[in-house]
Amino acid sequence: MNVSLFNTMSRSIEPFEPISNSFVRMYCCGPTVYNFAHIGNLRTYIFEDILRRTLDYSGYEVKHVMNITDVGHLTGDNDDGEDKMLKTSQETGRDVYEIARFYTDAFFSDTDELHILRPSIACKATEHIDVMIALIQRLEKLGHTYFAGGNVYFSIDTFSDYGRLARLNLDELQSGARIDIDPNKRNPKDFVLWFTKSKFENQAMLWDSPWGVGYPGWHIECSAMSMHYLGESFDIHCGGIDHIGVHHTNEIAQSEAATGKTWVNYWIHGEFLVNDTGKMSKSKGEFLTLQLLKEQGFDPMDYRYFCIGGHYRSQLQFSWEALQAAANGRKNLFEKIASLMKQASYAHNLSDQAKQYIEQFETFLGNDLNAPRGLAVLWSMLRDKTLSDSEKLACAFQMDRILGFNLAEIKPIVDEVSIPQNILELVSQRTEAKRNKNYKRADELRAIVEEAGYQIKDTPGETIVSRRCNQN
RNA sequence: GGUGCCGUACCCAAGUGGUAAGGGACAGGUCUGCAAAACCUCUAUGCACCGGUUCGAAUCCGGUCGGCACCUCCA
Repeated sequence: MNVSLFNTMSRSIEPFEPISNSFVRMYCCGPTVYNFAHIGNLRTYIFEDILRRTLDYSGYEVKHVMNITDVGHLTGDNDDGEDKMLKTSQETGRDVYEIARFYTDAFFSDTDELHILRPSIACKATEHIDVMIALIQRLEKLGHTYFAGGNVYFSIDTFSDYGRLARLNLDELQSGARIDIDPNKRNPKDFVLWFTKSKFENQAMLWDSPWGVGYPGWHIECSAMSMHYLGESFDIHCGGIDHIGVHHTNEIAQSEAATGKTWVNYWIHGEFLVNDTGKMSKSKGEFLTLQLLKEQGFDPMDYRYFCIGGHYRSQLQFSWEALQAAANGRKNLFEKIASLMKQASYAHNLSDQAKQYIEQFETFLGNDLNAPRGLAVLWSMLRDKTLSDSEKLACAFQMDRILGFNLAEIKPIVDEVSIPQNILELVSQRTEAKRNKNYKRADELRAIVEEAGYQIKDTPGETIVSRRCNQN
C-alpha cells in the first residue's frame, strides 16, 4: 500500500518515503499537562493515530515519540505572563509534579478509551532538561543566541530560512499587534531558549544551567527530545494547525540552526474541532472533555467515529446533534458486526470482490488519510449482497486495523445478564400473554418494560430484551 | 492591520475539470397480532451569490456576502 501525505512545508500531497526503507520515525506534539485534554485536543490525537495505524498497516515499523509538557510555560516572553502549571498548583494547593502526573494519567486514560495507540516513547520535558541545555549550548557556540534581561534568546536573524514552514513574510508581519513586545528582543520574532528571570516567587520548577537557575523556553523541548530519540533528521512531525506559525516555525529554526541539516521531512497538521462559538479553547474556561461526553451517555467510540467522519485537514463542526448522529451510526455499525459474528466464521480467503473493497479502502487511506471515504467503503462493503457474511467480517476486521474501533472485541450477544430479574419476569409474562393471544395485556406489559428503560424485540425464535439507551 | 482556510440536502460530511461518496434524521415498503429490530427503497438537475474561462465547472479565474483560524500559551 502506497501512502501520500499533505506536507505543510510544500503545501501539497507528496508520496511518503521514509529516510530508512521500512522504518518510520515520527514525532507528535503531546499535551501540556496542567488540565484535562478537551475533545478538540483529542481530535488531533485521533488523526495522528490514523496516521500511525496507516503506516503500521502499510508494513512500516514506526517509532512514535510524543512529549509530555510538564514544565509550566508562561503566556508570553515578557515577565508578566502566568505559568499555567503553577497557577493550577496555587489554585488546588497541590504540588506541580503531582498535578503533572495526575493530568498525564488522565490524558492516557482518555486516549486508551479512544483506542489511540500509545506512542513508543512518551517523554517528559522535566526529565530531559540536560538534553535541552546541551542543545542551547550548541546554538550558543554557533552564534545563534544572545543573553539579555536575564534570558537566553534565539536570534532569528541568524537563521536565513526562518518562517519557511508558515511562509511568513517577515517584513509585513505585525508582531505585537495583539501582545506587547518584549523590549529585550533584538527582533520581535526572537524567542526565549532559557529563562533565568521569573517574577514568580515559589517557582517550583527550576534547574541549574550555564546561564543561571531557571527553566527552558517553550519550544526547545520538542527539538531536544525529538532529536534525542529520533536523530537529527527524521521523517514525520505532526501536531495541531495552530503550531505552524510559532511553535513549529521556532522548532525548525533552532533545530536546523544547530545541525545545519533538514530536521523533518514531512510536516502534518490537523485542523481544529470547532463549534458555534469557534474553536474550543482551554483559556476560554469551559470546554468539553471525553468524560463529559461519557456522562451524557456517549461511548468513546462515538467520538472516534465522529472524528473519522471528517477529513483531518478540514475543520469539524461539533454539535450534540452531530455527535448523536455519529453515535447512531457507530451503534448501527457495531450491531451489524455483532450480528455477522453471531452467524459467520472468519473467512481467510477473500473473493475478488472483497479484495476490491480492501483496495479501495487502502487507496483512500493512502491518499492523505481519507478516513471518511474509508468509512464509506466499509459501509458499502457491509451492504454488498454479493459478499458472504464471513467475508464481510474479514474485510471489516482488516479495515479496522486502521479505523481502530476494535470491532473484533464486540460482544456478539447483548448483555442479557445485566437485565434485572423483575424485567425478565415481566417479559416472560408478556410472552405468556402473547401465546394466549391476549395482545392487550402483552402491549401493557411491553409498555411497562419500555418505561423501565428496556426494549423488547420479538424475533421468530425468541423475545430479546435489551437496554434502551443511546449507549452500547 | 497582515496571512490562510472554508461556505455541498434537515444535520455531520466526502468530492479540486467529466456530470453530486457515506453516515444520521425523515418518509415509504417487506416482515409482524401490533410494535421494535433487520432488510429494501427514497431524499440536492444542483454545490453561498454574481460574472467569466471551457465541449463540459461544486471543482479553474475575478468579484460580492458570510463563517472560521493563525499572527499571544492553546490540538
